[in-house]
Amino acid sequence: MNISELAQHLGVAVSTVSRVLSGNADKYRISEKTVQRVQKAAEKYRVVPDPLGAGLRKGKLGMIGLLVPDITNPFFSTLARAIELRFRDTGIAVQLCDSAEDPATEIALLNKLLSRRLDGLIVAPVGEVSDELKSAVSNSPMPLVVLDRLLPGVSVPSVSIDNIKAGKLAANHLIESGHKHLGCLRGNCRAISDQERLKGVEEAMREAGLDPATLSIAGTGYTRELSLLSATELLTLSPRPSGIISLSGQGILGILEASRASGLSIPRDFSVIAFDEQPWSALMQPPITTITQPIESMAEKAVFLLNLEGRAKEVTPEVVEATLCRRESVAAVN
Amino acid sequence: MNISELAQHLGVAVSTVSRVLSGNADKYRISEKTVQRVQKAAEKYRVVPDPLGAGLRKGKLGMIGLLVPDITNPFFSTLARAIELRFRDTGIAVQLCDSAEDPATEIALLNKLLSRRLDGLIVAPVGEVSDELKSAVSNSPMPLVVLDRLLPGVSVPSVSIDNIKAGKLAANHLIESGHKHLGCLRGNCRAISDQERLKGVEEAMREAGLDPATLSIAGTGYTRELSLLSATELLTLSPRPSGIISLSGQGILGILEASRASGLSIPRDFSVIAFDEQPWSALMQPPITTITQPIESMAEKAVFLLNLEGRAKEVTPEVVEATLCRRESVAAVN
DNA sequence: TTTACTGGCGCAAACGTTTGTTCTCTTCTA
DNA sequence: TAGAAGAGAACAAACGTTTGCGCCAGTAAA
Repeated sequence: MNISELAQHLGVAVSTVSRVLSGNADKYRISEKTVQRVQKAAEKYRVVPDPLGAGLRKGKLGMIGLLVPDITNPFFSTLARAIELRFRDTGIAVQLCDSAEDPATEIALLNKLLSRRLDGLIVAPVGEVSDELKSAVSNSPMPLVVLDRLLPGVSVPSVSIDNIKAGKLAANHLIESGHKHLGCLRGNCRAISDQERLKGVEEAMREAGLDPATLSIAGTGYTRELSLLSATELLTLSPRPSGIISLSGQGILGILEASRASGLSIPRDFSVIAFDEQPWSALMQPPITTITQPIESMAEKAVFLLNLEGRAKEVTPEVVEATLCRRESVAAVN
Repeated sequence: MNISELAQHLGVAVSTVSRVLSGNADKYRISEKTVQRVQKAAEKYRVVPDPLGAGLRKGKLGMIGLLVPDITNPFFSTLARAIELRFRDTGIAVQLCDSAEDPATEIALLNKLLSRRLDGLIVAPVGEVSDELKSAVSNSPMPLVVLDRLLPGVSVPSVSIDNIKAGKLAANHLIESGHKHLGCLRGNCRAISDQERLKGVEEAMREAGLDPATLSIAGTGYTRELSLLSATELLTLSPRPSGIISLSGQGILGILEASRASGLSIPRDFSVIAFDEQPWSALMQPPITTITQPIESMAEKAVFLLNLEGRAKEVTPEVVEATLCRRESVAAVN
């Protein structure tokens, strides 16, 4: 039953029912008695205004879009949950899309989302910037905020950590522990975040008087197979880097697998730091030292920037703080 | 620009543009020339029929709902991705909701989803059945399929593993390895799946001549803290169970943490099997033996049952096969 | 008793499609 | 040459809301 049928049943106008059910009763001076009558009936027959009709009329659907590169990655699933939670009370639904770390899929999904009548869009890009992506993002007809892996050269509200700083944080921890020969396992080398983390590592080395040219770098791609391959590459180098940084959250799994396959032991044979805290980080043998991103606060800021109340748009990138979580996967060397 | 503006711009009727853009050109005998002209212009001005208007008219929105208990759980995030992927080509979007393992939230979200004009709904329930949940599910105005944790007594298409059989599978592996004193860490003890897995374990014990009364059981709830607590409880029993089964995917993390805290070593001090394969299962020290659910095939069957083409509804529960993945967390005892 | 005001509610347009029906041309046949 | 047939496209109703405006009755002020 829809509200016009309900109105007919009650012998009142559709508009009256609409006003009552959307909470605008007093704004339009509907008598308390009528309000009660309508509410009772609406409850009884379980009638709720159809979001489609309302959406069409209001030009909004009460729904935002969330595009992530990989919902399977704990970082993004935690983020997704945090974001959805924040919208729950406001009655706004979240439509999730997963671009599977593929730029082409990303563009296609983004365009589809942009053509839907959403209230806003939160995009965590794959990280590879194309002109098409840039123009799609910057010409968005709806509020849009970019999360995590930023799009350089696009003026749009965003929130992420300072990846250079985070890279330095990781490198410095290794350097302070006495490591001189560092290695990096990259995730997606076309992503700015990855590049910046790497840059941070190199800067830290320079500042510590180490030659960035001695940094061993491997890896491209997030799949299990690729990271295993690249990690093996890194571990079979001679001399083997004594301190390794996984620039992505999944990379560490490849490193662990490769380490095991090579019969190496952490942190005896090498130390390791991984980006992104995972549920199992502390439970590995040894517990893994991580660079932790403040997911809750990222979600909060993203939602704030999305700015559904219509306040002025912030285009200053919002930066949140990454922290080092020290565990036993990093050992001091002489 | 919407299609009526485009129509005006081209000097044709809206209906003509609509028919061209929705691929019904020949069905309504639109001349090839007009088709070309409309398509060209639509492409040029990037005009796509508004899903809201279309949805309102057609009574469908081209979107299904997916309700999961915890998107942070790898099992569900993998499932979500698999499902979304299968709908991608058909142009159907997936709206994700996370009930956070909370029955009340689940009801609220379910009702909200049911009142939206969706093409279908896939529900992976928290597992606690209430009359309200039952009636909401069975009175669904749209195609609906239940996934994973079933709702007994509700006649609705469903897909899951045979949890009793899976429980037996786990228990038998331990029993065959010589374990006589078993323990179970439950997830949500009100969920049928949990109860059935437990029943399977007990049956296996009985069949092997073991007294089910000797089975040690602990645990309720999926949070980190709760599973740590319950796992500790299990491990400090005396005598300590020599073979432990985590009935839920997250439980194993609690067991590992408790084991570490108690200075115990797996599988020297006790053996362990966990439900649900996780990305890190094979990378733990020792690699964890798991009961693996065929996620891809569950997604496939769920989508098939959702049956958007309007074929007859299957109400026979679809059962898929769980498998044992043997690793080193189970050792043979004398 | 008239005028002015206001509380309470209904009317109808608009949002952007889709689709059954109707209208207008051509062109072909008798 | 008249009529029919059919191709091509326009018309208009419907989908279910929201919302500006206007109507009516009752009350208070003059």
